[in-house]
Amino acid sequence: MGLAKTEIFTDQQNQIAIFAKAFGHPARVAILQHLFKINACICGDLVDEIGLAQPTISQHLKELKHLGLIKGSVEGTSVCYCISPEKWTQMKTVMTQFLNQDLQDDKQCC
Amino acid sequence: MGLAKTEIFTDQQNQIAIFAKAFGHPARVAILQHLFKINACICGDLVDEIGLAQPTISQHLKELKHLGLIKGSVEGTSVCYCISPEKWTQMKTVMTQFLNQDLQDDKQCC
DNA sequence: GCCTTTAATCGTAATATTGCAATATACAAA
DNA sequence: TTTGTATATTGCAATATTACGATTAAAGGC
Repeated sequence: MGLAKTEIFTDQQNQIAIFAKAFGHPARVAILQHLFKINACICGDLVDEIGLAQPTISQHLKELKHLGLIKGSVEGTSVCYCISPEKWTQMKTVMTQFLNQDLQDDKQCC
Repeated sequence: MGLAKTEIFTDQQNQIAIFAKAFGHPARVAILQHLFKINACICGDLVDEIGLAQPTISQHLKELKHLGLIKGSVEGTSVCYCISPEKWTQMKTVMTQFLNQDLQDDKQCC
């Protein structure tokens, strides 16, 4: 099939999966890390920084932008990308809640 | 292509991507949440709990087990799965470090 | 106007993922 | 030994993802 049956899961479960998928490729991880590091926005030096072709980077940026984790603003001929702090915080809340699940450690069986 | 160029990224970036990919499907999120909730291990009631066919659940379990996030032990005809606390903690460390990146908020440009 | 630069989009190839029916395997109970 | 129960594996179809060359679009500089 290749098609996730999202309708049988809760909104929360789908949300986690959607955010996680965004980090499920090292190029997108690298892009986000670079945006954090540079702080001030950058444009196409991501192509130089990461070793992928321009259309490929552009496609990854599109996904992150579509999710809302980054914002882009046109500056002359180039485009300036940066983290969206609000969305990042929202995502962090969702993911952290999932990651911080704890098990009562006396009931393990394996 | 469909093939991630992992060799051009750092180990840390690839690690984040690999863990994130595990959470990139709601079925795997649901499996992990259920394993946390039940605490004591379960076997095939995951198939009843989640609405997917037995081979599909088995496949998702295999991926999580391969990653090391869950462990399975045979008990008669059934198999008992549970979270691996050590691996979960290790994963949490890697992911939290990534999620907790912060930007000096005075230098935003978009 | 024309040329250059920068980024997005299109088209396409290669590979990965998801899902399940059918089958196999492993164990226990009768 | 046969039968049933639980899980894994195989094989395959549908769809998604990754990557990039070629092209297009938009803005500036001349």
